[in-house]
Amino acid sequence: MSTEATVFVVDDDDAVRRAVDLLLESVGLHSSTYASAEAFLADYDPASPGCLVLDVRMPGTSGLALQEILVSRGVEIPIIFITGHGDVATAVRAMKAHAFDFLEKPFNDQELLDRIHEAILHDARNRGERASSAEIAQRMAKLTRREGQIMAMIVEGKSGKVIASALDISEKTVQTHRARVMEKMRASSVAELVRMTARVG
Amino acid sequence: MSTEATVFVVDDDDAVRRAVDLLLESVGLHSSTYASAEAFLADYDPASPGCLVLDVRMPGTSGLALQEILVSRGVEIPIIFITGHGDVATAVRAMKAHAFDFLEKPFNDQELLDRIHEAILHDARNRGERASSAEIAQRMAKLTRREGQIMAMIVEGKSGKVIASALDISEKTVQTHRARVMEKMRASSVAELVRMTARVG
DNA sequence: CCGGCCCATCAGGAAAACCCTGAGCCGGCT
DNA sequence: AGCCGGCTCAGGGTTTTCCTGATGGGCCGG
Repeated sequence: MSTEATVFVVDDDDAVRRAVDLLLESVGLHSSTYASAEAFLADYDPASPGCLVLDVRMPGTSGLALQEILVSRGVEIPIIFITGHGDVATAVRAMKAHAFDFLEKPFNDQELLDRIHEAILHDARNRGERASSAEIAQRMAKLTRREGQIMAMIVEGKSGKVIASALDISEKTVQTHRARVMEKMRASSVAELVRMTARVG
Repeated sequence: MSTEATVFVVDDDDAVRRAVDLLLESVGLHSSTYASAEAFLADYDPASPGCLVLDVRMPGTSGLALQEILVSRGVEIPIIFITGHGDVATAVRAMKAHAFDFLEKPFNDQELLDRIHEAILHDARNRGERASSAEIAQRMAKLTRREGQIMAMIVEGKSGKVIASALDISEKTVQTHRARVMEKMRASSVAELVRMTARVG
């Protein structure tokens, strides 16, 4: 890991925050606690790896609302909900919105820890994938218009000749662009290029 | 659609079965009802498109257990759970096992219908994807060992020359196999071949 | 045992695609 | 004007692919 994982705990109940915090410390997990969704949002950097332990019902912004905000911002940190008086509809809604888990208080300490560890692992993998996707997207962004067009046609399987006539330019020109594309994308073969574009869309 | 979608309803409660059945008929949806998981399993053909409306608690095999059975068999029919006395833990468990939805009785008729329509659509898409994947897998299965090896190396971006030296055979032979691979896979370009293998793994 | 079939192997020659180098043109920016 | 980035193109050599044809070995049914 480049950075240590952090378990963010958001709950308006002091006692719960402290209990979870202690639990996390006892197994050597790094944690940050917040008494409200607002406090969390003000402090949270989506770049930091880890997971979020979140109370469903809170004054102000609710846990569910916070989840929505994070989802809408494209933040994919795994969320483990904890709730005192959970109802089925809420749990289902949270899970459909890609919550990582949804636990009722009082929860078993070990179970929570297990889920947290799973969530952290899941986040690490996900971050890895997104990092490489982002790098590919960055390379793509550096392509000129023409290069982008031609790359698209290359990954469609069209050959230089076909591309040339389609764009009504010389085959030589296509080859020049093609070479630039391969260089900028750092692809050593068409196959690699196809896989790259598949990963980003 | 090649075949009409069927809504399978599994509930031990006669009244519920009848009510849902009527509801489905009222909007012209094809349905099959069962009083138990066993009865459903005995009759169900995974090839038939549609979705499953399933009661959680039933004598004999429970809804959750049926879900497990289906998942373990690789059956991906969307499951909409309905339950009278649902608890959060059960709902979460069902959702984590990829239930399509989880509704509590008494449910709103329109809501159930909406979910059913979504589920049917989801199933149709999923079936489409799996059908094409299956066809690709079938073509792959018809490749000889050598052809399979060479295809793998082609999609890795290796050229004929590299493959030849790696397998310690003539480049000409590689080209022969390569041509056979493209023909058997019905791929007109390496790019297409790469995408095919990406879809199946 | 033999003929047929599939698989893997290879060759020669033609065609297509690719790589490297060099270079002209144009529009925008300084 | 001068410079730079993007688009265009050519020559020439190398590499790869395509098409046709062919050999030998294993396997199976007649």
